Amino acid sequence: MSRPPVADPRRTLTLRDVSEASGVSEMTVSRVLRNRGDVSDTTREKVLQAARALGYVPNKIAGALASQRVNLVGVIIPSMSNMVFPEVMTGISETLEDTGLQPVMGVTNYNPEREESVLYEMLSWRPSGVIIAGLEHSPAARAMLESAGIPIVEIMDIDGDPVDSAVGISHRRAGRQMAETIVASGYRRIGFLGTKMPEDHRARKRLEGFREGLARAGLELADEEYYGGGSALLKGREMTEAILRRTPDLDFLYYSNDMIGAGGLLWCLDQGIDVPGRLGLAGFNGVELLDGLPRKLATMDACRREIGVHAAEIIAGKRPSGVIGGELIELFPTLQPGDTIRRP
Amino acid sequence: MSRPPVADPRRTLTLRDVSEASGVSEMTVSRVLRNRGDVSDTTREKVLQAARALGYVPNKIAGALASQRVNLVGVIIPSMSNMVFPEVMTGISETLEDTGLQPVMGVTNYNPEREESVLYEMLSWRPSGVIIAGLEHSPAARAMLESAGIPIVEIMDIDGDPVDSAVGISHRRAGRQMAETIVASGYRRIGFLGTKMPEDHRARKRLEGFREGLARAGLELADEEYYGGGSALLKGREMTEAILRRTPDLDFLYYSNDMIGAGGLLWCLDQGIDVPGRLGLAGFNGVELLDGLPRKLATMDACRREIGVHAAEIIAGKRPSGVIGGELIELFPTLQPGDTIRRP
DNA sequence: CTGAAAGCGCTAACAC
DNA sequence: GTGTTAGCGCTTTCAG
Repeated sequence: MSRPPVADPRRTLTLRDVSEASGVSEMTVSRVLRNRGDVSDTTREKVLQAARALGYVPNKIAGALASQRVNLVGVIIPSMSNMVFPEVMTGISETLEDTGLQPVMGVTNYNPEREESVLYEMLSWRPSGVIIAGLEHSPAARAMLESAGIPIVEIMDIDGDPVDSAVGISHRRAGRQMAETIVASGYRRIGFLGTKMPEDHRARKRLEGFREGLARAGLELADEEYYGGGSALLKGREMTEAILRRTPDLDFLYYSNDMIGAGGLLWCLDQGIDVPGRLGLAGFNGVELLDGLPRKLATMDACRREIGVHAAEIIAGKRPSGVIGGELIELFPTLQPGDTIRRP
Repeated sequence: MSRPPVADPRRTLTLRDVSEASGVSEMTVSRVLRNRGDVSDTTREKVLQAARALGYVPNKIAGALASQRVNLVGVIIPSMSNMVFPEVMTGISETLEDTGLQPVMGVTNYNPEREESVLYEMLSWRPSGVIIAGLEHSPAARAMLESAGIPIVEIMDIDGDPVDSAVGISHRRAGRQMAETIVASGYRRIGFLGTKMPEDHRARKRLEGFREGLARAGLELADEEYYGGGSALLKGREMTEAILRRTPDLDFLYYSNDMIGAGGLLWCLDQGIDVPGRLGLAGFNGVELLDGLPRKLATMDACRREIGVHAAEIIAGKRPSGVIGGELIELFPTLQPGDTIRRP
């Protein structure tokens, strides 16, 4: 099919248009636009000028099909709204910046079916790699990851069996460590406050580790409280009130995340409760928000940025180790006791 | 070039593989996989079974090139970490859900050069539409948007000259309205606290509107304070302390966003300052976080989710109006006086 | 209902 | 340094 004699104004420009406008072959135009191979300065200028004048934007679809190369990295995360993933994304973006690779984000809302479809959609664009949160996936999703033939990095968590590479912390260990610290500080009647999210495996593992840590000291959780959606800060208040009403003699509250922990802290201060003397508090994540609170909530930093950086390095093949694939990087969160755990 | 006699295990599967495995022509396989046209149930089953067994994932690159159709919508936003865009994204995702379109996000960090390159990169994948925050773009970016030949929706702001469609609020009006409310409540010595971000045009317009509103009452800002990066909550505290130290007789503080406003509120309460009697406070955005604070900060809801919904409707062609392109949708934020503005 | 042929816009590989 | 040729894996179109 030959082109119509008069250009269709709605058609997007092609290499051929630039070729015709500059009087240079399509192939050479392509070379100039990709900075590939040797092209004389005269030709290069002619081409660039024509491309700019026309406002040509290359068609990556055609380019990718021809070259079998796609400069995209799929990033699949459960949520955007909890302050943890934005920082991971920052680490990824920064690291990918000078590699020519580009992150493309998909959000699953902690829904395995959605994860499956987001992954399918992404793989159908044949990205150069996939970074995906968590080690738990549906069998179909896992099969896709295994047979994708590209680097896969599972992030956030290392307690499990990675498909390929993994970068994260041990949430089980983090929970245990927090329990040990709390027990060592003399607290004995300990309550847990968390989310009703069966699919948040990292929160689950932290709680498991926490229970384990208590058990080693011959303790167990004295009470538990869970919540669904809504403002985490507000929920933290409400849950704290509820659990203390039910079990007034609790002397420590362990929150599954900093936002509800912050809500709890604000509530306790409102009530004039002596923190950390009468009641100790701790959260998880190390979010920046805590810096502005009247008192510093004890927490553990989840190494979010660092996780993003390492994951991107693996995909971009710039790991100093030189290892290709199958890397497992464990990071070690630091416990920040803040002002809400009494010194032993 | 003919294929090698033995399949390369690293090669990803093609339609032809499914065709051979099922004994059905590539064309019919393609029809089945896209639910297009009439295919007998027997054939359909054979094909689906073969595709599942092989773990075939269609190659959208080839599909897009052949069909000249890409089910992607580019979404370009300045930041992920300020609680405003996640909600816009939620509105977009929900609305696009049943349209077959998929959002692809790019982040500019309020940097016009970065916006330009993110946009270029996106357009090179020939998306079905672009949703982009703000009405201010570099000349090159604007030229790209104008000649892209696809629906463009500029969001968040309507004070300016849209390329195509726009959905948002008038930040100038919002600022003016807040000023009027404050003045009507009897405050006279008013300070402003904001960000050092010359590229945050919406914050700038709010401030302009705010000044305008004050001017109408014969007032002007008594003092101003600006900050760079860091924890917004903490900065809110520090700035509040700084501005009140410098100008102790201020009776109202207007913050450019809720996070620094929340920090300011917490600081004032720590100090035992009478809010809103001695000092009134207000922020902007209507973030959910405020619900958990000891007192409710006055704010204005920026209609974030709604903006996302309408923008996506425009791209997906499901506007009830039936209008195609060039739509301008103004939303009207509601002022929530909370507990930090005294009743007149 | 199914199949064959002809590209989509670009780049790898090779000639000149 | 530059041009030519032959696809990349799919879908459109048209013929059966």
